[in-house]
Formats: sequence, C-alpha cells, structure tokens
Amino acid sequence: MTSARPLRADAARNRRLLLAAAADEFAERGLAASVADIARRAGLGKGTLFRHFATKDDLLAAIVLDRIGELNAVGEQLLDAAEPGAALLEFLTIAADHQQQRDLSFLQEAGELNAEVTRAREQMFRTVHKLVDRAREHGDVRADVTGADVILLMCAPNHVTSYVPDAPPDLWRRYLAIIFDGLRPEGAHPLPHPSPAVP
Amino acid sequence: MTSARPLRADAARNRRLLLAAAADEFAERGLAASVADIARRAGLGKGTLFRHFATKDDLLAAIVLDRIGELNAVGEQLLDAAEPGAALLEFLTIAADHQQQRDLSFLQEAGELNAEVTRAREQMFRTVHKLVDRAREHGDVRADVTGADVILLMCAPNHVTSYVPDAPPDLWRRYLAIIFDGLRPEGAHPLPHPSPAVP
Amino acid sequence: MTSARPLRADAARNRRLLLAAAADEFAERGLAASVADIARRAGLGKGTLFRHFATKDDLLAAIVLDRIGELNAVGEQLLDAAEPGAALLEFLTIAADHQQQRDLSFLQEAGELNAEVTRAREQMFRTVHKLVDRAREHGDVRADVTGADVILLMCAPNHVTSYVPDAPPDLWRRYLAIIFDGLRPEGAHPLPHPSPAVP
Amino acid sequence: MTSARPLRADAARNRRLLLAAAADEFAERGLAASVADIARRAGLGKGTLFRHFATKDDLLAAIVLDRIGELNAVGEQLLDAAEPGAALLEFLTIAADHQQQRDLSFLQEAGELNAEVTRAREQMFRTVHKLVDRAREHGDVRADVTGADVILLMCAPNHVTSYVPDAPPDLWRRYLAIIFDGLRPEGAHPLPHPSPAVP
DNA sequence: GATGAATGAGTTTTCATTCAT
DNA sequence: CATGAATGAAAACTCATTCAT
Repeated sequence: MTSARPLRADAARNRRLLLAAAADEFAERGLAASVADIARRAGLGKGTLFRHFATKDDLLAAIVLDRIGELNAVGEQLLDAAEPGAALLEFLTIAADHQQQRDLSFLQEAGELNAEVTRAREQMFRTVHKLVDRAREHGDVRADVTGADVILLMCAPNHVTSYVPDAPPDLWRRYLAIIFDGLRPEGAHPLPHPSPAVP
Repeated sequence: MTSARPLRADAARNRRLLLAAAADEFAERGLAASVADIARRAGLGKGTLFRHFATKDDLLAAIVLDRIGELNAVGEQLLDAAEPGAALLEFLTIAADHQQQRDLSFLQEAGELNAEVTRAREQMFRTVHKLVDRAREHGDVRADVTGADVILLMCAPNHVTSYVPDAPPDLWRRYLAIIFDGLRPEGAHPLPHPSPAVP
Repeated sequence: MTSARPLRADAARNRRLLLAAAADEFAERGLAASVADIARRAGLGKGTLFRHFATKDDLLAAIVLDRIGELNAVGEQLLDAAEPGAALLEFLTIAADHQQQRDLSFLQEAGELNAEVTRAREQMFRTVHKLVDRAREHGDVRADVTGADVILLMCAPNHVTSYVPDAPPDLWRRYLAIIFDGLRPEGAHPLPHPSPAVP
Repeated sequence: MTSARPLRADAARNRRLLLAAAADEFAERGLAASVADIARRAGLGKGTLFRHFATKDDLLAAIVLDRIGELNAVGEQLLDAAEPGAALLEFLTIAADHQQQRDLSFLQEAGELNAEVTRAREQMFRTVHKLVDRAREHGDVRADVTGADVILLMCAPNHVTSYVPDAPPDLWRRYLAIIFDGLRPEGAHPLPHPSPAVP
C-alpha cells in the first residue's frame, strides 16, 4: 500500500535522510520551512526530494504518517496492560514524549493531508477510544469523559509549553499531570457541554 | 499613545473593517494569510491597508493589542470579586469566549511584535498572576499551581477544539471545565516538574 | 500662455512653496523623491500639490522652465557685452553656478517634459548659439567649435563634480576652466568628428 | 573570489544574457529599469535572474565590476607605452569607447555597491593616477592637472553626447578631443580651484 | 537516478493620482 | 478650495515545482 516494490538500498537511505531533515527543519521553522533548505540539510538535491515526495505536502504527510503509526503501535500494546488508568496515562506520556523529542507542533498546522493519513489517524483514534473506554470502565477516569475528549486533549501539554521560550524539555509533564488530574473521577464537576462526536 | 488625533469617521470605519477582516483571515489561514486577501475581504484596496498599518506585522500587533487590552480589563475588574476561585474561572471563561468569537489561535503564532505589545502582554500576565494568587490563597486552586501555569493553559480550551471540524461554538467550555478541574485542590496528584518562571 | 488669470495671493504663495520644496527634495533624492514628501516639505496637502501641478512631471517641468528662463535671460543680456569670449565664459560660469546653488543634476534625469519646456529650451539654445558665434568670430574660441558643442558641454562641470562626495561648492570652476581651455584657439588640435546638428 | 566552481554551460550562457540585457536596460532607463523587464529582455524568467544575482544591486555590481576590470587591464598595459601622453589619450579613448558600446552613464548613478566593487574601483583609479603622473612628468599634460581630475572628466565625453537624441556613435570623440585639449600644457590658463583629493 | 538551474505565480510594500470630506 | 484617505498598478523578492543535463 505504501510502496509497490521495496526501494533500492540507497534510495531508502535518501528517503530516511529526507524525512529526518524535513522533521528537523519543520520543527525549527514550522511549515514555512522551504524545500530547498530541507534538501540541503539532507545533503541532497531538490530534485531528489521531489522524486521521493511529489509535493511538499506529501513529505509532510509521510512524516505525519510515521508518527501516527508509531503512536498507534504504542496504544495497541497498552490495550493489554493490567491497569487501564495507568495504561492511558502512559499512552499520553509516550505520545507527548514523542512529540517533544522532535518539536512536532507543526504537525498541528497541517490540515487535511491525504486519504492514507486520514485512515491512519482514524485507526489511531480508535485505539485511543479503546484505551479510554477501558480506563473509564475501570473507574480510572471520570464517567463523563470520552475517547474524543482525550484525543483532543492529547496534544495540549506540548502545545502549551511551546509558548515558553527555551522550555525545559520535560515541562510538558507538568501540564499532562494537571490535565490528567482533570480527567480523574475525584473532585470532578459536571461538564457543561457534551463531547463532540467526530474524531 | 494609540493615536494623536481622532480618525476621520470613514477612516475609523475602514480601520475597523480591516482589523475585523484581518482577524477573520488570520483565523482561517493563520499568519500565512496575505494582506491582499485581507484587504479584499475588507472590501478595500491594498493601499488602504498599508496606510492604516504600515506593515503586516503592525496589523497583527494592532489585533493582538486589542485582545490583550480587553482581556486585561476583564481581569482587573475580577480582582475585586468576592470569590477568588469563581473569579478566576470567570476570567478564563471570558478569555476563551473572546477567543472563540474570533478564532485567535494565530495570536500564539505571533512571536515578538513590538514593545507596546510586549508591555501590554506583561501587564495582562501580572493580572493573571494576581488572580491565581488570590484563588490559591483562598484554597480554590491547588497549592502547587502558579500564575504561569494558568497563563499557559489559558488558550488550551480553544486550541483543543480547533481540531474539531465544525465544532459547536461552546465546545471549549467542556475542555475549560476539565482543565479547571485539574487545577482544583481536590484529588490533586503531585506535579512532576516545577512551574516555569518566564511568562 | 503660462496662466489665463493671475493666481490669488495665497495660491501664488502655495505655488512658490511647492516649487521650492520640490527643488529641494529633488536635489536631495533625485527624481525618486515622492510627491508626498514634497507636499509635506511645503507644509501642504498632496491634493493641493496636484491642484497646482496635475502631474509629478508637470511639477518638474515648472522647475525646469524656471531655470531655463533665468539662464536665457542671463544669456541675452550678455549678448551685448563688450568682450564676446569673456561673455561666453561668464555665461557658462553663471549657468554652472545656478546649477550648483541648488543641486540640479536631477534636471538632467528629466527627458522630454512638454512642449513649453521644449520651446523655452530651444530659445535658450538659440541664445547660446549667438554667444558662441560672437566669440568665435572674435577669435576667442576655436574656429571649429559650435554652439551645439557648448550646449552639450555646458553641464559637464557640475556633472563631473557630482561624483565627488562632499565636493567643495566651487569645485566645478576647476572643470569649467579646463573645458574652456579646450575651447580656446591656442593649442587646439583638429577635432575628429563633426559637430552634431540638433540642440 | 568570483566563483567557487565553474557554471554549467547553459547557466553561464544565461548569466551572460542577463548581464547584457541588464546593461541594455539600464542604459535605456537608468537604474529605474525593472528586474522583470531585464529578465524578459534576456528571454528568461525573473527567478533565473534572482538565482544568478540575489539582488538588483548585485546585478548592477556585477556589471560595474566587469567594466572596471576591463578598463583597469587596459590602463595597466598602457603604463608601459613609449609615449605617456598618447598612452593617456588612448586610455581615455578606449574607456569612452567601452562606455559607448553600451551607454554606461548609469554606472555613475550607482553609489556604494559592495566592497569588491570599491576595491576594484580604487585599483583602477590608482592606474589612472599613474598614467596621468607619467604624462605630466613627460610634459604631455599641464602641470596643474591631477589623476583625480582625469578620473572625474573621464566619463564626460559619453555623458555629454547622451543628450543628443540619435547621436552618431563616434560623437564622443569630438568632446574627448576638446577636453583633452583642455588638459594639454599649451595655452593653459591657471585653474581657479585646487584638485579634489578623493577619488 | 541525481542534480540544481529555470520558472512564474504570489508576497509584501511603495507611490502617483483620484476623490470624498 | 484644501486636505489626506483610498486606490491599484508596479516593484523587488521568494519558493514550490518542473526539467535539461
């Protein structure tokens, strides 16, 4: 689905170089990063970049797809964990940590990319729903919280710390903790609006 | 400070049109929105925009300054409120509501704009610090939460709902409630990272 | 010809203010000077400027016309002078001095302006031709030199010094002297090209 | 210094096309010529011009550098000529002829461009000083004339003919002859102002 | 296959000129 | 009449994408 035949060894290497360079460049300059800079950072020509990714958006989609895939894999593993609440917290922790390792706030800037990304995203969302359902059933999160809520709140810790210049690399943990406390059943106040359906 | 002499009636109207169009356009396309599109949306010529705001950044700064000013005014009034916890929640509610009326997530994209904006921002931040201090001393928010935390979390409800395609206009209230529950003393778990100093 | 009825007193004052401001501004910034700056320097509105001069070029033409008129007047007076050679040298000296008092190199930047300017210019040229003819007949300039030659060389002293940053105000006299020595009969070498017909 | 590695064959051709088109366009319209017109005249896209010359000023600097380099080379060769006066005249003749082939009066409009141009210009000026010194010592030019004078007068023949609408291509020779006669010792009148130090 | 030169639509900004106040 | 706000056609420059080498 992603590729018909496997790439030649050097082509695969170039693809990796490009993805890494693009992630770095996007992290530093947001989506405004130029393909020329990305190619230069990868040590390759612009033409090569376009051979691998027909479009700047395709390149972005490839990165997003990677991240989503990794995240979904983590989530699926955690579905079998013994303590559902701890599993959900760990999922969110790993998600935020992944984001933090390479500042991926730019991922949010990206709107609709393509069908493949949409499919992967929905798959990952389903996994989150399952994690949340288990945690709720186990009484680890409040009864009125849904998978959709967690999906929406998932990126908030990283987003929030992105406003701190030179933020310490683990600052997001503080805000994940606060938000997760807000998801717990203890001391929960009724929510003023129903959960959205969509994600 | 803002203007030497009052604008002519029609010029004032155009200034308002431009600010509104710019806020809308920035909301839809982020800071990448073009001044040409903003002018077209305002039903005015590009030159008129330039006459009012010498620079795209000046236009952005004017919007940001407006919002920050409104918000600070609200905050200062609430400093005298009887119940500090309720006052803080109301401040956050009004802040988010203001943001919601025109999606202002783009405000965050703006880095350093100019000295006036910086000053206004710091003023507003000081007000938030005071609101939080009062609420904390009154036992309405957890002891380990600071003004900086609230400043950072302040925009999260709107940001979070911006991922929902056709979000109902009050959806942010749900996430503000969850986050505010996370700030309450009841059921608080210790935070894994100290609060940042900066904002 | 220049105007049907005489200007009202204040209108005439504004016209003078504008011409003076324009001459100064053109002198400092060349033809790139903006009408807005000229109007501001005159202490008047842009609209007033355009009421007096329908076009930036018209404004320039008015200045040029002034200068040419003054110069022609000087030339005509000198036609009656006793020593034709000295008269020609004085004409060139006065011409260069006029140019120097307000740096008028910008006058050269101006191409064809309008019929009135062209007519005045031709009138002035005729005067120069007469001055040169008299000097030649009197043996004060070489036999192979024409009025056209002098017209062309007339601006060279000022032009040449314009390359010297912070040139002393009388430097042009040095180059006028050199060029005028080149026009004298003594030590003249035959000229390799016939004089042009046109100016 | 000029280039790290040699340009690809077609790129080198385009660079030449751009330089030629720019020189023509500048000659016709002065520095106000637009890069779009230059590119169009070269039969290339605007982007191509930008790729070769990052800035309009860079393009101008490249032209100026070319001309100055050629001129200096000519001058240095003539330093060894047997007759210093004839050598100086030939230098001025070649300089004017170069200028004439492409009207380069716009070169003078260019102020400070960059360090490289400044250096080349100073080098060329030193060469002129040497040519003039030799000619003066040999009695071929008047005793009170300096290298600076010749540098300033060097462009006058071309400048002067630029006022003649369809000037014959060799008309400048006439004015170079007149000016050079002014530089000769025979019939020289004392100069009314000392030579400038600068160029 | 890889490279980087070429392209031109699009961006911000400037400014002569028009016209409502 | 005077004013300065509005206008839009350029201008310089950027950059995703194509294509010759």
